[in-house]
Amino acid sequence: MIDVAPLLADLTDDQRAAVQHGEGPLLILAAAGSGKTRVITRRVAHLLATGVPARNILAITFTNKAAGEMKARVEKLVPGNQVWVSTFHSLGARLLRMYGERLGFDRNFTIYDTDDRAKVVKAALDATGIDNVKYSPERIASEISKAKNQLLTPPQYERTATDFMRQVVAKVYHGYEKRLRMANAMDFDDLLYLPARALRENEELRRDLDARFKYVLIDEYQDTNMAQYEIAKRLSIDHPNLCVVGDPDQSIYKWRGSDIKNILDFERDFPAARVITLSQNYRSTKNILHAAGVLIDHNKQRKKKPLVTDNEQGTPVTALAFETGSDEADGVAQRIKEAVQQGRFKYRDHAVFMRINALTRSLESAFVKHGVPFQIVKGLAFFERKENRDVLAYLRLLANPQDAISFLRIVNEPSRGIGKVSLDKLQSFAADQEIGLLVAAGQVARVTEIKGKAATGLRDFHRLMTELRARMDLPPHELVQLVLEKSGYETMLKESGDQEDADRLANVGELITAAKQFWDEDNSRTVTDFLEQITLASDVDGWDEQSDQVSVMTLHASKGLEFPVVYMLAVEQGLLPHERSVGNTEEEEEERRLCFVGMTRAMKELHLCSARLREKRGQINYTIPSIFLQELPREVKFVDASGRNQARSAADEYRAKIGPAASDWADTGAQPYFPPKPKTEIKPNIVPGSADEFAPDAVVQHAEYGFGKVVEATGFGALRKVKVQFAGHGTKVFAGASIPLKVIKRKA
DNA sequence: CTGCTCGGCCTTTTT
DNA sequence: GGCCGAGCAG
Repeated sequence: MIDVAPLLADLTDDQRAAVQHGEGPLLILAAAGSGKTRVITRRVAHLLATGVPARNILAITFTNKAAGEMKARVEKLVPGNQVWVSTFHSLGARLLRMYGERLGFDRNFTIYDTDDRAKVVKAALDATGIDNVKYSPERIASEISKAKNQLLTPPQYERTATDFMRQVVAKVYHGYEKRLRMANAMDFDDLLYLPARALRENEELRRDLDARFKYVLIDEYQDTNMAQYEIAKRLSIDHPNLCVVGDPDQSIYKWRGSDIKNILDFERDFPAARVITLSQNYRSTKNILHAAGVLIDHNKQRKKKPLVTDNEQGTPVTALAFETGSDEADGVAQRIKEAVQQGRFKYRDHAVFMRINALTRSLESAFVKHGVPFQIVKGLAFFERKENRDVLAYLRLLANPQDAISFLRIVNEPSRGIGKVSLDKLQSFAADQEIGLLVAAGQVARVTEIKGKAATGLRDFHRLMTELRARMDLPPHELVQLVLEKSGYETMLKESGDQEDADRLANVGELITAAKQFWDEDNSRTVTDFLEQITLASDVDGWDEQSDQVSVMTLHASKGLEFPVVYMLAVEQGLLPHERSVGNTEEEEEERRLCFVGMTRAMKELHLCSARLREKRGQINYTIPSIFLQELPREVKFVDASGRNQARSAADEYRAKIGPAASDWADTGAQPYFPPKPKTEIKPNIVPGSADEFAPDAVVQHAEYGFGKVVEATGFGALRKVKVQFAGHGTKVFAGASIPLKVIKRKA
């Protein structure tokens, strides 16, 4: 028996209570930085120590990286155990591979990513014959995704389809599912949806798994969706030892189907639940925690709760206002370099967060310029390169010959003289015969319309794949090498003489290295395992926290991490909060939580950056400081970092670029920073429907045109007219009592 | 069938 | 500013 004392020694009373809690549901409301990961890890170890068999414990984390870390920590505390620790998606994949055949699926299924999914949707959409479709495949795909997250089958969804769009989606959803099953493929949602439905409909399976996983622990519970909730619940009926950990203030994935109600209603769903609150923060300085606390307090739909820490006061949080986006990048790079040179921090102590990925570009060049080592934390980027996707498609088709998307991707890569026309014919032949495309390619002689080069090419391709399939016993990296040689892909890249192709060849070489590493870690791993790991990898999974580099990532990716020094970029209206959320209270509150998550990652220093001019889609616009900056407490230090003297030239360059093309656009007059206003601000007495609502010079926002400045406002009610100058959209006139404009800033 | 150019589109966040 | 798809020439 293992000694439990060391598992409890350095915990607070609340933490210890959570670790020691025995049977029955448990809700741990853990504030940011309250040591929840530690609590879950210890709890798993404690369960093992008190005699619970490892196979009866299931721990769910939000990323594979977190799963790996937890596994390692538990292993250290209780060596030699075999606890399942994984993400919901990996769990789903694992269950489907184990029980798939029992449920009517082939265990060698391919997991389709968002890109593949859009292609399948497009094919299904085209097949419906609905022309002049006004919905993009992506839009329909996300609607289907929502349906699956709500565990709706195509017929069930169809019954809810009252409006036109839903009717279109319902038709596509049918065909989409058919295509996925034909291709023996799963999309991300299937990995939750199918197990959830199986647990709901197959009582025998449900009972087996409930008994297998007597203790279920779920981290980041505030970001679970309905399918995940269903899985958790169905695994906790006979053995209701469900322990969930989360923080409603850190729910940031509503757009992906997460339902904050899962955590808010936990006590209703499990009336016997014990609730433990961890409110003490051990991560941040008082200044940082207070600023974050004051910000999140602006959310109306929120249970007030204290954020307390015994940590030092620390340096004030700063709001750094730069002149342009590139000044901002430069300034951040410089400041980080300085801190390292002065010996205050290491590079790896720094993180830079941003709302959207596109903002990494200017930062990248600034870091290169200043010689600051950095890594952009975006796990999949490498595997998303065309050449790597191609090679992986070969592997996917080998592992699953039914995979239509992979077939279409590589059948003519390198060129085998097979064009679109021939492929269309092959596809209709395959559909008629109800066979996969690869099998159809082997029977190309039966398709009389395909002849000449195309027919030979298809036959050769089929022969190639048959030959390669016989070598599936090879370790993944050797199989990749063989694919490259036999397919002609390597020759194609080698002989082109193009520098770009030489780079591609090098990337493919790195892919082989990655495959070898994967296999070296565990020789029993297969090609399918390799593919699955790549597809289910999250952005932080590729993060190297050992090397001394600045970490650059999105706010979403930063969840669960911590850094001594944090810079947040572009804290501006339209970016944070993002413009797509403006006007929707729920989404605005999620943006505020996102900002809160970013802020609470910081341990010692927090800097919120903004620029007065920001380039977006090749256009330069004046920005408006984020509403979140105004909501911060007074002790936040507003710093004008525009460095007039040196930044002048960059700003002037920007202005020169704005040029006559945008001369109709005037400075909004918004200041890059300002001291917070006193709460007792006198609201002007405005009659709704009157012209005063949009007084000239007010800064307003429109859902489509973005920010603008009111030029003229006259009339009342239905006769009201408001003329607005928009950045990049010229002047527009709005009329009537109800005008789709949001006032961002009234005339000073 | 291939490869090129042009134009329209987009762009939140991710498993 | 970048990507994808359509359209056209070879």
